[in-house]
Amino acid sequence: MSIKRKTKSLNAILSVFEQREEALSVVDLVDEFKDDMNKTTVYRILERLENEGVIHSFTGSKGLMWYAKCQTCTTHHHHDVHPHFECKDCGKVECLELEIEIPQINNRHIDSASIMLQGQCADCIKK
Amino acid sequence: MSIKRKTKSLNAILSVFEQREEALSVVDLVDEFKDDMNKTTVYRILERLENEGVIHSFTGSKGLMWYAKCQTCTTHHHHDVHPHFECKDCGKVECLELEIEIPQINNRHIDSASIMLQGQCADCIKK
DNA sequence: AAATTAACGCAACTTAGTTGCAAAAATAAT
DNA sequence: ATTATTTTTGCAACTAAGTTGCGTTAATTT
Ligand SMILES: [Mn+2]
Ligand SMILES: [Mn+2]
Ligand SMILES: [Zn+2]
Ligand SMILES: [Zn+2]
Repeated sequence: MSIKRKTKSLNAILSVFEQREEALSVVDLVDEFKDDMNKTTVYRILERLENEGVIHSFTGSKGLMWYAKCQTCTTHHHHDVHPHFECKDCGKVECLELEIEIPQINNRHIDSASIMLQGQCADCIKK
Repeated sequence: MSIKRKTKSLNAILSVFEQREEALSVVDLVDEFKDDMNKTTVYRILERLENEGVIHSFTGSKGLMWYAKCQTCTTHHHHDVHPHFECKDCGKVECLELEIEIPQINNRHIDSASIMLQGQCADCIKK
């Protein structure tokens, strides 16, 4: 299902992604908008935005769903197989616009990879 | 909490890991032993085995917990930061004893990585 | 055999995510 | 501008994974 109408709710969520560079967990988004919209709505808007190639999703280290803005994706053509970074101190999650070469393993046919790097972000190193 | 007693239940779960090379999801284990032990027991035994360095855990692509036998780990000294492989066709998950060099990113301090490769396993390619 | 400790079962709970359906809002048709 | 159609939303109920508290059982010590 694609986006038929750009509603107030959709624009609210969209603007969050446009204003900050980091990824957002669905849990945080549901919480952030808990006074404005139902959690089902949040899930459905994220689904629509992903189908449109506006945002992409991935699974964080604790198994939660995360979303982040896409850079060069279009409808049904996601090409963001980039690694992600998670700060162990502040919990921040970021997309890494960085090519990691996926090794080909004996006898297997590998076509994608989810790579999550963990450590300290720039801000947290200083502290 | 470490292992104080090697019970029947613990040995049953342990032997599963010793008999097959692949990783196992907790969901599958709970199901496999549903007639023999409570799911809480399964979770707790896995926790103990992990603390002992007998098995290690990781999060699969759907956010589920997976466990696999450790190769060279000891109590509180896990060094299995290896990538994992998930077959999109049959669902099999395997540890890859393979070094992937973790890139150092500008300003960040990266100390670990979860890498999940996806594709077709050797068996499923043939079909 | 009695006391202590570790492991287990069970039920109840939490949290993330999903589904069905009716109501509301937006768009299109008349 | 009404009316009809379609899309979006809220709500409540549900599923599934994982956790917690507590009383009971089982293993180990004394
Ligand atoms: Mn990303
Ligand atoms: Mn492994
Ligand atoms: Zn940080
Ligand atoms: Zn396979």
